[in-house]
Amino acid sequence: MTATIKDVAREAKVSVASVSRALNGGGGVTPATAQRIREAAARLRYVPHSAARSLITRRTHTIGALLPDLHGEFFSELIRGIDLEARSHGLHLLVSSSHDGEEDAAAALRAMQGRVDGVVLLSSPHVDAAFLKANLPDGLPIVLLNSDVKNGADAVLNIDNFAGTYAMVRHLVDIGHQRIAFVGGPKDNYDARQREAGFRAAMAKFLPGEPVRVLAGDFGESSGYVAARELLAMKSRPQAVFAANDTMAVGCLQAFKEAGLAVPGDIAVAGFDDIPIARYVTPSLSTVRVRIAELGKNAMELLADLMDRPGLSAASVHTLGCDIVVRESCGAHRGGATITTTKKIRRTSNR
Amino acid sequence: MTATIKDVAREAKVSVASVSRALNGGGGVTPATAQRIREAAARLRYVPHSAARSLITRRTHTIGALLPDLHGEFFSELIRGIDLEARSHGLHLLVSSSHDGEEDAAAALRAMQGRVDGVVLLSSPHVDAAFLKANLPDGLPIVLLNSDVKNGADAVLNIDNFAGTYAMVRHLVDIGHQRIAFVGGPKDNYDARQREAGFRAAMAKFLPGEPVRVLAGDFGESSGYVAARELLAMKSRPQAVFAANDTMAVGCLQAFKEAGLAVPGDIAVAGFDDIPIARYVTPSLSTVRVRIAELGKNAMELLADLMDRPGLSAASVHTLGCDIVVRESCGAHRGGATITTTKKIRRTSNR
DNA sequence: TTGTAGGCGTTATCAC
DNA sequence: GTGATAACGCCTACAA
Repeated sequence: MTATIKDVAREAKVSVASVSRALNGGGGVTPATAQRIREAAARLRYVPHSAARSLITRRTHTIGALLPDLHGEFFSELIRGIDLEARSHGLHLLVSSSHDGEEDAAAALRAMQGRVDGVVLLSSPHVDAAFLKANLPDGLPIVLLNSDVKNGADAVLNIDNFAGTYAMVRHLVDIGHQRIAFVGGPKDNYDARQREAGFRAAMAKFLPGEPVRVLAGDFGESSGYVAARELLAMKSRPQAVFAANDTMAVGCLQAFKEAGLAVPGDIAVAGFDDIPIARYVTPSLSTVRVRIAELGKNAMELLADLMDRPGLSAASVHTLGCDIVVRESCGAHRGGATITTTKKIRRTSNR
Repeated sequence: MTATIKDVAREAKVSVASVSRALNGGGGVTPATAQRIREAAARLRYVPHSAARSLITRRTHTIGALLPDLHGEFFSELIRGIDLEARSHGLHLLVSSSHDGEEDAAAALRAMQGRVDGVVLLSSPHVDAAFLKANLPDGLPIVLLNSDVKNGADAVLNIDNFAGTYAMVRHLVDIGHQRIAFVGGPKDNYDARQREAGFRAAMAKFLPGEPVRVLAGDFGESSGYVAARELLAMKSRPQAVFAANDTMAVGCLQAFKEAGLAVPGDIAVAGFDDIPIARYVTPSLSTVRVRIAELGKNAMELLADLMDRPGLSAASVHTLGCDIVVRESCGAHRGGATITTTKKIRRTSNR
């Protein structure tokens, strides 16, 4: 049987109140008795029963992470960033991942009710203001990741997709490309929309006269392949293709290889995300890197902040900059990888 | 304020005892009153306070996953497998990842004390029988993953590294290779040792006269590169290299490419793990695939089983088979990827 | 400084 | 079938 506070009290010949005070550091105990109590606790390997404690303190010292059905690097790096930061705050991490439909995510969010002091939520298309209002217990601190929810109530932290795409277009223009095509992502995907918006803005800025070529894609490798085939069929073939994610860029590379086109000699290719494969394809892929672990860390910092000041309005929007990673696939490359950061974290609070 | 069981009792005009009975399905309540109670609960959006409940039931309905400092696919797929299965058992998942030293992992394990009903622990070199005995609360069900702990007390689930390597060697022999070299992993790594053992066993079995060439590696890409350089310097160059993981195999490919050797024409290369990159390198890499999500799922099933029967001896050893994935890097390949499963899950109980 | 006692929200054990 | 009521382990006024 594991020891309770009563056992420690008996062992140290004091009351349970003193044990509680001594162990929780509140003061009001003689150094000598505090010492005796700590020794007794150690001897008995006493660990406070967390359920009993949180029944009265109303705190679980646990935060929840709710994620859609993700695979690979993004998932692991995000959890890693959140977990590390949570631990440094003395918080545990309850993970609920692989949520697909809206009902599924809603159930998971409700199931966290009472088990967590705060939530980090990575958005899926169906997560909107109404969804949150319906399924989030009032007053539970939450940080929304990668979301376009603007309910004027919650803290939102986003990847700076816009600035990342914008900077990559600028790079392509700098090294001499003009006819630049863009392969977009799913219409209901927030990242995809932001990236396309960044592309259009950059084109308008740097190449005002140039027609804007945007092809459809769905973030899958084969959709990149298909888009590249379409490009090949154009009368005036683009000098560069910028895919809204690396996976599609890899599909483009494949299509160009099959068509006998040299990359970057005949056509340049760029991606977004810097997935591990980007380094290994031939030619290595220039891309926009997202520092995912840092995203998780920042989200957790934000959440810890919210948890510290209950009642304060959480409404705020934060943005995490990206890095431009220059490799071989765009030309003008001289060995290794050149990395440029678009900007530091940017904060747009609306308090 | 959120509603408690008392509020529901008042609303339904019954006692709290009846509310508890009605909502927990135990019976002993008239269908009519049960219905009335459920309606009252729904009206008040009543959610039982989990801390209060687990204070008396001694169950948290949460399991913990303790993982070393991992990156990438392995981490995410494992969590995914565990989470999905846990959810289907109505269990929450508390994740504690990125543990480095022994003290770090020990602290994390102790911190889970009282917050979880069971633990899935992915082994690191320092996790042994003594470590578990010192940091694991007695009686807490645990499943050890990827571990050579044989304390005759705990359930252990391992990847069948031995059979995987063995089968790959058989494949290499089948397609005509004889002088096969092996690049090993870190000496203190369980997987690495098992894989090397499988290699030696297979060589002894299939090519009894052949000298066994084993080179040192550390699972890093550059160690594969270095090993490949050593191979190139040998008087009688091997016909095939089998690296203990894909990362090193990629390093080998790089070295051979630089040396102007054709793969698989001049030399065959095989890896282990089937990391995503394996498909994308040129030539695509033949390897041994580990179904990681399935590993997580099986671990969780095992754990749920243990949690259901308290007191029963948990001691058992389970093994999950691997798949041989034949791509281009070994020769004798005809498009696509051929996949062969070494075996189904194998169970060696010592009850 | 220290001890006593009430209560957090739930389930379980009794009576009725 | 239903309702009091005693735990569960802890924290925290309030008394001493």
